Amino acid sequence: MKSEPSDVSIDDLATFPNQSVAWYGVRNYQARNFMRDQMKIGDGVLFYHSNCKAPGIAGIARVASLAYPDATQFDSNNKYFDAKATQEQPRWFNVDVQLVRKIELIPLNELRKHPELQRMRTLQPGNRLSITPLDPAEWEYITTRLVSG
DNA sequence: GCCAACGTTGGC
DNA sequence: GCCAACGTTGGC
Repeated sequence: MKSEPSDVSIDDLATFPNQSVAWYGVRNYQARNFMRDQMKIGDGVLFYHSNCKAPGIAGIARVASLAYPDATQFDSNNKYFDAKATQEQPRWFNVDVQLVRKIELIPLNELRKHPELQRMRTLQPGNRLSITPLDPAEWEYITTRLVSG
């Protein structure tokens, strides 16, 4: 799951109550569907820093809630406000994501060096989805072989 | 800041 | 349903 560190960084997450954050602001249907239809409490999450000087995996997290309506879609003062969403028929959903532990950053260019990870959705050329599913083998490889610190 | 790639919008 | 125009993403 990608987050811009200027918005919510791994260090920000560590300071939040329960070290947990509502993953608000997703406005892409595919990414929304992953949260709404596939995520279960306890699922592992790689917390990825995007659109920044040092893009890469910054920490391990977990899904801490099932998907529920994203509150920002109803708030006309919020940049994620969606006039077409109603309380009765919300358009956008988010899960809560809770920090497990910060890790030494695994840079994007490091991830690209591993043939085992070649098929990762988020590493595909042109991929812009902020949330992508991870193969269990990829999760295993990253968390056991690449994580240090 | 640039720009390629992608998603969404809306006229027709 | 097509597709051009536009907006966004995100690495570099």
